[in-house]
Amino acid sequence: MSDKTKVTELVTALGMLGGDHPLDTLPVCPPELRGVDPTAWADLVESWLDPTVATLVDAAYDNGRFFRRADDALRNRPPRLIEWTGPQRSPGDEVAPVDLRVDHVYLVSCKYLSKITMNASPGHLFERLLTGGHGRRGADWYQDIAPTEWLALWNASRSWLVANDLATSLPDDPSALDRDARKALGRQLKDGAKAWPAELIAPYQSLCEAVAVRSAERWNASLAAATGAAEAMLWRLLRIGSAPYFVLGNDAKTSAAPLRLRVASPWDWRQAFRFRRLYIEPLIGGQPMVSWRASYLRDGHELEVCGHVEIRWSHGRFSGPPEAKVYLDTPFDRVPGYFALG
DNA sequence: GGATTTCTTTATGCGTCTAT
DNA sequence: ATAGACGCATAAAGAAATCC
Repeated sequence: MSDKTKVTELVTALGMLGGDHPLDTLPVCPPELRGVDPTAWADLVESWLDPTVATLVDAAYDNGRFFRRADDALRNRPPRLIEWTGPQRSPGDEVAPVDLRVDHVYLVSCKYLSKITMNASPGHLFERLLTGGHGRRGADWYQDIAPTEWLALWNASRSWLVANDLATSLPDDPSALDRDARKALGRQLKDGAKAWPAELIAPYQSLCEAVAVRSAERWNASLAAATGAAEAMLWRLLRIGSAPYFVLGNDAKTSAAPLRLRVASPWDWRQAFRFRRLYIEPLIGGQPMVSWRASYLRDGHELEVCGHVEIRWSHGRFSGPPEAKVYLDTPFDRVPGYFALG
């Protein structure tokens, strides 16, 4: 866990507790704040003195104070208990990345809400529909879903590498290579500044299209297999979980207004919206992509929320299995189930 | 010999960064 | 803005060691 993350989370908690700005007071860990051992506290105090995190500290403190005052949150009641989940990642199947829990009930995520909502293995997304936690390993998705195109690209890559004296002999299946050799492949398959050598652009394009089309098919098929799966899928794509939670974000980069949201539970969601349909379509581009778009009703009007998935080798070409990055393209203030905290 | 625990490796997850 | 490379943490898988 980076110091920045820790500073953001814990200073937000200090803001909720209603004390003065941390830089103006003696650095004593308040008794209401739990889960912070003395070492972590000492590290924190040291980190927040760093001038490069000054804006972060201010933003986090303001978010905490805002949460304390907000009508939908603490309404000026002093918290009795703020539990910091700490650096541990929670095991199992959790939708919300909760960093703080206030008075046993208010779940708060301090990470700023990214456009990337999930980063799962393709099998986890397209077949298990983001349920069941991560971890179950599948085969290489490209190889699984587009074996012909994948093999054609590998064979072309192999020939190109040998022809350019970058390799002497390569196996029929790159997974037979060890880790270092596979990492080297990723670097070698770049022809200078170009993304791919000219000879390999066409086979790579074929792979992209095949993966996009068939991933969308597979996703649709998985959704069709169970009734109600599409609505549940949308909730997962929006990081809507069984319990409502709060997001207190500070987008330090763009210095935009702080993002303070209440994320609904499925029950809340159905009070305000009515799910209509989830559309999944392949998206052709420079990499395999699949778009998703959901229509829903609010006060009788039909509205849409949309995003896309990028399937890619995040760890180098032919180096490890690809992953699926889920993007939310609708701005946060127009996402059904994300309510501005007032 | 098989069960159980501990250690090591790696796929997965969660981003951020950079070139174009 | 987009494509895609990079970095790092961690849960789970697999291997090795140890116990009964």
